Amino acid sequence: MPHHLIRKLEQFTKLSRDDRQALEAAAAKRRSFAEHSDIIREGDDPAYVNLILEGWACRYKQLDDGRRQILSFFVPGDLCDTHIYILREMDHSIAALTPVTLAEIPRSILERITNERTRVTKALWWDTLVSVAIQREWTVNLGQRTAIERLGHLFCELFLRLRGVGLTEGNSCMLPLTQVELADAMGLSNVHINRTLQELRRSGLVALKGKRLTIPDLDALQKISLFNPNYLHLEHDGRHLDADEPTSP
Amino acid sequence: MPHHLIRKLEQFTKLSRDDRQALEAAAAKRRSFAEHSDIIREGDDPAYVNLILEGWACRYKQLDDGRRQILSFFVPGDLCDTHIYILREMDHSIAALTPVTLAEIPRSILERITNERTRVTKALWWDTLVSVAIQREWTVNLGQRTAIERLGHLFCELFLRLRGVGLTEGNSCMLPLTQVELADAMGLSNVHINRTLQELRRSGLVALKGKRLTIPDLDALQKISLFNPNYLHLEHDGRHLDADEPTSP
DNA sequence: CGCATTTTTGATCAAGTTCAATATCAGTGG
DNA sequence: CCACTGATATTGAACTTGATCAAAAATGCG
Repeated sequence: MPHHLIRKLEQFTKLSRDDRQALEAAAAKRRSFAEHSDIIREGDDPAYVNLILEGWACRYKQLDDGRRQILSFFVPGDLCDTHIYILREMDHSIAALTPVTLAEIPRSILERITNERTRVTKALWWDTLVSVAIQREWTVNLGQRTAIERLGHLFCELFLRLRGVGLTEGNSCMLPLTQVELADAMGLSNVHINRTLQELRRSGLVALKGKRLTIPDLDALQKISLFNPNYLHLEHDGRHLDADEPTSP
Repeated sequence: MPHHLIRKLEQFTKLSRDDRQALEAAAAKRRSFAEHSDIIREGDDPAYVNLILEGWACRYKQLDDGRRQILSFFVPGDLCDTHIYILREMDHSIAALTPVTLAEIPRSILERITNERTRVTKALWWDTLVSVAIQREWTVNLGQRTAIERLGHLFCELFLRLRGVGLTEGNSCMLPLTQVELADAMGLSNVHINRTLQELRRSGLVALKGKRLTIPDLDALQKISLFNPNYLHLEHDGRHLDADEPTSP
């Protein structure tokens, strides 16, 4: 059932049947959350590693005076911080943006995997490093890019990430975000997001209706957003090898 | 010689003599960089994990049209991505802001440590998680805070991080950054950084001259910056235990 | 259909940018 | 010790991007 995660990890390296089964087993304990509910809150003790199976979630931080920054979006296949349980308490919150099903992976199982499965461990490391790279790219986004570039960049990123887990159809994908949520993620006002979206639509770079995003010309959108996909680290040799053959140590 | 790193890690958990010696040994291979030179560039193959021993460095990303975002500052004791060698190529650059001495830790040694030294491994994980939390906080900073809050927040963070490695004197510390560098880090123009600094000085919240930052009233600065130190995860029990006693498994 | 949420529009305002000039400072060589 | 140089910091004025406020229109859903 955690096939999105498996599919994502196999962009980095092929996994063996055993590897995949270990991941399946790790994701046995399921939990569901309603739209807009908090999955974990700032200050809570992080007991499990959450793996999003279905739905979208976000990491966010709320300032004392109410301002809110969305720090990242989670889509199916995303792990919320592989080693979070080392920390005493959460420094941010995670909320469901749509109805969410996730797996709570206990620390013990994750530690067993890291002890026994080199290939999975390395793939999880890759996934962690990519998440951090995404966080850095958001910093660039907020620090340097204009509203249009920002939004275009986000759309490119989400589209490629969803494609990596098999959740795109041709040049379109789901985008179950309100303009307020986009605003909180991009550090802009919802009014300005609205106007920026109109501009993107008018120029034919994106179509967006009914929670579905279509990008007619991804190259064009990448260009105007100064989007360089290198931070997603999708170029790897290992993914073409067959992990069931006894080739690797 | 990597005493800053050791001191930092011991905020999280006490290390044994052996642990410390292993870290000393890992940092054997030294290298120096001139002010303003690149330590590693976007596109390079990351062969080593760099540990800053002396001087300040920064991670940055340059857009095609020249805009530059500084993504993080490195101070003595900071590791530049503990597992970076898993990636094929760097998605950002690292540059020396002052003359820098660093240790190039080879992958093999780091892997040995993670296999043999549970306590160090956990402490390194803690350090990694804190770095990521800092990156998230920068995202909040750029997305939500005003110029004054941003700058105040950065000063609070740097001061606490430097105090954690023993590089503060009373309520002051070095701050070898130009206003252009501050601007590139905060997503503001250098002109506005200049004016914001003046405002911070005028209100007596910081003194800044000759590369030295003084914060007369840290609480006050924290308050106006909406600074909550929880993301640095400094509250831990383990740091009071004696790691040379055979207490932990 | 009716209500709540989300999107859209218009008008005004403010934070921060840009450009360009001037002042200051830290080294450097004489 | 001083003059010279390049880098850094400071100032002023005009300008722009995006924020804010408030209202209206559209959408979605029970």
